[in-house]
Amino acid sequence: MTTEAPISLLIVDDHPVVRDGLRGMFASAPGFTVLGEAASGVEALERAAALDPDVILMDLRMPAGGGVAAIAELTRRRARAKVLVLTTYDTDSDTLPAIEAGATGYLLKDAPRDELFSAVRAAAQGRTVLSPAIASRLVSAVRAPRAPGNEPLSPREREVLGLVAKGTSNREIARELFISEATVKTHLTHLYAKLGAKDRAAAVAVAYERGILG
Amino acid sequence: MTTEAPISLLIVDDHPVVRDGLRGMFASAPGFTVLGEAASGVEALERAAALDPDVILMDLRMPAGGGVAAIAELTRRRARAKVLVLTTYDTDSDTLPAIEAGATGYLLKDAPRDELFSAVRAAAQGRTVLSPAIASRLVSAVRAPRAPGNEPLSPREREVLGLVAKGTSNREIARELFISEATVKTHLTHLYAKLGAKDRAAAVAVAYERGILG
DNA sequence: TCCGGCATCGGCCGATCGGTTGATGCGGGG
DNA sequence: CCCCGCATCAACCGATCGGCCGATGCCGGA
Repeated sequence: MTTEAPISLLIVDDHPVVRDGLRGMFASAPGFTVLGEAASGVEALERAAALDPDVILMDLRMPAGGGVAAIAELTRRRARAKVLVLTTYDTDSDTLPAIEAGATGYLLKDAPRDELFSAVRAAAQGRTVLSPAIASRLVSAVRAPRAPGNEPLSPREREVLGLVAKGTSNREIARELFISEATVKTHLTHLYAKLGAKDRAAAVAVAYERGILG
Repeated sequence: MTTEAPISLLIVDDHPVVRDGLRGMFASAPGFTVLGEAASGVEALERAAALDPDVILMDLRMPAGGGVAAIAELTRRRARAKVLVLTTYDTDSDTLPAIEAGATGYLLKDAPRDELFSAVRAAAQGRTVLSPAIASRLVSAVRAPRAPGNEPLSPREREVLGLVAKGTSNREIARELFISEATVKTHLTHLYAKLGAKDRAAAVAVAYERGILG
């Protein structure tokens, strides 16, 4: 447990407040050095190349240059830096893409300081760190080996989805299709899982992306 | 008020039950003759050409051949028949399109018999008949002379919409954008109006249709 | 024959949504 | 200077949603 060379960091977040908070947090803790900051994915790539940090703390969901794309690019470049995703919500739809892209860990911003520190140390060593919520999501994703979204929808599910896209409520869909509201909800639950969507709005979006609708 | 020649009808609905119900209703009432039925928009066009009815009772939302398209085609052909839309819900997103396409009236299926009869008589004379709910919607649509959907979204509204399409909840959007949940709801209400959408799912669908998303 | 997908249904619950009303401040165009 | 669009916020409420449990029946492939 002796103090070795400090772990060098690059902080990537579009919110200055968050960047300052992280910088301060790591500045006051021993064993870390914040090399620099970036406010977007593209900027992160530049800074990473220039500063060569051990660990990159990266937010997803940034206006200019998505975090996932940046991670993928770092992986492609075989960058030495380990990427630790630091996001706000476990509901983030980019969770799986980020990990697929090569993120070493995935933490929620509300994680306690110590957890964050140990996560960074773990990431520096190449070990994977996941928030409990993320972890449980991952296992279920792994348990279903299919690509999380390529599962085909059943005819009935497509029918329900089409009505959803028109703004039809569950009750209306039920009457429209001569089935009960419970059945509509069942179809919805199933197609949420198949599409990897969190709610009806996201389901519609995914459906359009995949060409199922429109 | 003397009984003239009976009003001839064509019934268009994909549900046999509904067709039977309407047929029986008009068969037992004096002054009406049901010439035939159709189960889709395309079939309606054929039958209308062959039977030359005075009034067409048309459901929207049919699997094969949408009702709105059929109405538009009848209008284009300068068909003699008046189209009376008979739909199930006033929330139907096709309300305005149907009227624009040339529908003479728009009734809800739960209208009382007598209201239906007088509506058909009115339609036969070319008079417009609207359900109260539809009527109120129309005035608000007219009050806003712009095309009901071409209103551009403000930058903030697009931002909110983008997050909605990712399945983000209002509360999450609020934190993400550093605003209150109330403000998020305000933006949503506004963009629903601008897009002519009933809820977030429909808003996402419209946005994809218009190329605002995707 | 048994398993799995599909479609159907029920009940319960907390969380979320959408509508309503009303208000403030800012900036630009008439 | 006033009006309007935009962005911000509040409080309330009923309706709706989504998750969770479980259950039945049909059919087709292994």
